[in-house]
Amino acid sequence: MPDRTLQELHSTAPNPVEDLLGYHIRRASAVILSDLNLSLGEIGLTVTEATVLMFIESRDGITQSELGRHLSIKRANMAPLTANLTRRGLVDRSQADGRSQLLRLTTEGQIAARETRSRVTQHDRKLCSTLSQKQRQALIQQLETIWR
Amino acid sequence: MPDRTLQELHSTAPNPVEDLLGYHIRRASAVILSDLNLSLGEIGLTVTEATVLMFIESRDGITQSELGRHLSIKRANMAPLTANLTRRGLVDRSQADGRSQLLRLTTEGQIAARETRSRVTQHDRKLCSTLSQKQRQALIQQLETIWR
DNA sequence: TATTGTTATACTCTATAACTATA
DNA sequence: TATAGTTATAGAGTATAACAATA
Repeated sequence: MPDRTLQELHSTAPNPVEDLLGYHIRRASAVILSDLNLSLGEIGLTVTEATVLMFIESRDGITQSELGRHLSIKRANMAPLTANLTRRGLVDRSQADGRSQLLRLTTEGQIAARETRSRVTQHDRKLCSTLSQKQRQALIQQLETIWR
Repeated sequence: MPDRTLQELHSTAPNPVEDLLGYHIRRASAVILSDLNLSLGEIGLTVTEATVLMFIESRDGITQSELGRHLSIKRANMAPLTANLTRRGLVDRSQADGRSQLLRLTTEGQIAARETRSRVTQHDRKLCSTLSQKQRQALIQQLETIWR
């Protein structure tokens, strides 16, 4: 029998976090965020801004708070986000009623959104390159049950 | 045939990020981080601090920079982290040579590390509750290929 | 020369509280 | 009363640059 410590007999992990699913999700998320921010940084966007842009693209006229609810971004953090995109000429805001803001992409915003989608899908394709379509779907479904 | 827009014919997703693996990993990571920070906050630790504590526990006398390399935490960010844990009496630092710091848990740190491990493993068990052991291993392996 | 540790600093994302205005 | 939006502020995590001391 090989020379092993008691701890090693109880765990196959070379370190105390290797066996934790949460740890690997966190690490994967960090790498993904970093990589994608590198690509999106070339067009002056963060991942968060890109997600917002893509969402508005597909839901023209969505309100700010509704968008925030979909992405779990709080009102207080949503405000400067859209204000910034508006200031940069990518998003157009108009009143729905006295409270709500309708969000739409400007022409420039539409161009940015297309480029964004291209970069994001390319990045995600690389991410899934080692997975079969079936594996990918299963993986997404498992992750979705975690956060939803 | 049901009334569907062109976009819906091309994508089964109700929103433009639903189909992205990276999106779901990010969302899952955020929820995990938030939940675990809630539990660890009760004993005055963040997830990052807890990870560091657990790592030192299993690698008594590891150097600060080595620890940083394992967790991908930069030197510049490692310094205040360990300084803080030392100040709070959980970690003990001693010179290895003129440069390196050997990190060890104090008695108080060992107690905290045990409690930390208990809370972290409990959290992770809940996370994996819907998965079989085989699914869990496969999931971890897939995530590991992404970040490593 | 490369490595270790430290400090200063900036940026992103997130969280809460307080406020105005509107439904 | 509940909702929408805003502002201010704080905290956690990460990134770079610059520096001193040591291998």
